[in-house]
Amino acid sequence: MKIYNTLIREKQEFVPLVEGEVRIYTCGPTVYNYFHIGNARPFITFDTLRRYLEYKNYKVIYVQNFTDIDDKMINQANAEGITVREMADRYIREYYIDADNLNIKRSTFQPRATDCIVDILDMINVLVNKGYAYVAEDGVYFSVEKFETYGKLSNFNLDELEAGASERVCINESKINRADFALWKFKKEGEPSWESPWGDGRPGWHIECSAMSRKYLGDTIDIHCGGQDLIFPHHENEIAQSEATTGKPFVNYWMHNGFININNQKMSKSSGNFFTIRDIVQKYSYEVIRFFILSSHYRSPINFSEDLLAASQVALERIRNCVNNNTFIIDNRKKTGFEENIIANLDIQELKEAIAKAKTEFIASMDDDLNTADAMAALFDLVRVANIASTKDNVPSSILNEASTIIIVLFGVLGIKIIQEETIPSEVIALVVDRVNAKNEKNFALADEIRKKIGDFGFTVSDTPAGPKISKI
RNA sequence: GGCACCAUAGCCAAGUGGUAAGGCAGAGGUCUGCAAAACCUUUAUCCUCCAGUUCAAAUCUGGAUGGUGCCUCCA
Repeated sequence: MKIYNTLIREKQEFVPLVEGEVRIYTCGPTVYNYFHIGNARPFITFDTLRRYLEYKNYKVIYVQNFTDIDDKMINQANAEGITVREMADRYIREYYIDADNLNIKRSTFQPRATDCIVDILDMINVLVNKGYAYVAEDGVYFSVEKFETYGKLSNFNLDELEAGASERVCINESKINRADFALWKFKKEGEPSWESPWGDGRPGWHIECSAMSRKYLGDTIDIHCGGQDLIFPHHENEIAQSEATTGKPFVNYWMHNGFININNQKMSKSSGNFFTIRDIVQKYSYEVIRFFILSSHYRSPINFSEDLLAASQVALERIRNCVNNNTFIIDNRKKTGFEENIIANLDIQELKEAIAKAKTEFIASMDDDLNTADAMAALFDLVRVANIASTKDNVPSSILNEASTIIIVLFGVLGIKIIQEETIPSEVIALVVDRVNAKNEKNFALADEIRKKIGDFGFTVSDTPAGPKISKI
């Protein structure tokens, strides 16, 4: 499999540290709100990476953290008159509701920053002892000048950063270099704090991820994921802290997803132009959201709009119709005792070839830097052939079933559920029987009236050569 | 100012040297009591523009134009 590695800015053959195992760390949410569609992109993208690696029989150790202490959280908790911990608990619960519904697998480990204070302090201690960190007025800082390769991920050098920063206000005069960042922030009035050798306080944002990654995955990991906006300073700083601490490479492959835009502008909590998952599912299902995200390459920007969501919904229905239709035909054949013509023929051959091709192309696309859009196209090709085959009596049920299975399994690798649980109420079944009778009596006005009633239950009935087919709206 | 990225049909989108996938929308048709679904046909002589390299470029090189992001919390 090839992965685009931000560190070298090109695609690279993926070779894990330990054969058959993959260690992945991905930066999780700061839990002070419901998460929005922009936050959902990395969760979904890298969950798909994980599922694909597992599909390829790798053992994946996946860590996604919760940032449960920072300025925004403190401010909001104070405003609401609750503790930071209470607010974090609440939005972690809410996170899981959305994440579970989006079919994002639970991480192998999902640590909270405030539960790893000991590990964070250990790391800071090493950095101070090694001379990479120093104590200033308001906290302990990492000295970027001490870390020679600072800037290797983002392609910034310290002089350029100085030039950029010159237009901005220099907030803290006690720092040696403007780019120095806080490892530990000393306590201010009204803030939660923990004891440390340098004074009570709380961890800086960057050190959390370094410490949690190291705690659960070791000094060097295979893949570190996140949004492109985290490249600098967050990931750059993680590299500096981790490599300064251990003297070993921190991450072999850096993967970064593109943004979701609104009217070609970045969507973000701070700009206020965001849609939460909770907002969107008022109108579109979780599967549609996931389908929408995966229908572009993960590194490309996506422009979000309701029209695109609507298009994704219809496209997903096309897949579901194919599978449901196959199921209907197969069940119907069993009921009616349909005798299958098992003589080999061209239609069977075509479908068999389409199944094999879909699988091969799906894997080839996913192997090419997780090209989910191309992988989905391969499955749409199979859907077309399967739809044709399903109209022919000379294609055995077993092969129709095989087509359905491969579609379900491979969409499952993308984390998209094709089969929807649905129980048809007995009232609906009775109405369908009534409608068949009405139709037999050529009483079409009554038949249409009954169809409307069925619609009131949230179901549709369509007439097929094999009889009425009921499906949920 | 520095560093990155992007530009493909009405819309979305794949394609990194061999002559434009796929989805949505549209048009016509088949099937149907009517629908729905499905199928068939159709929808970019061409990939923002201009040069260049090559037998061959949407794909490589240089330039232009337009757009976005990062350099500050941010997925």
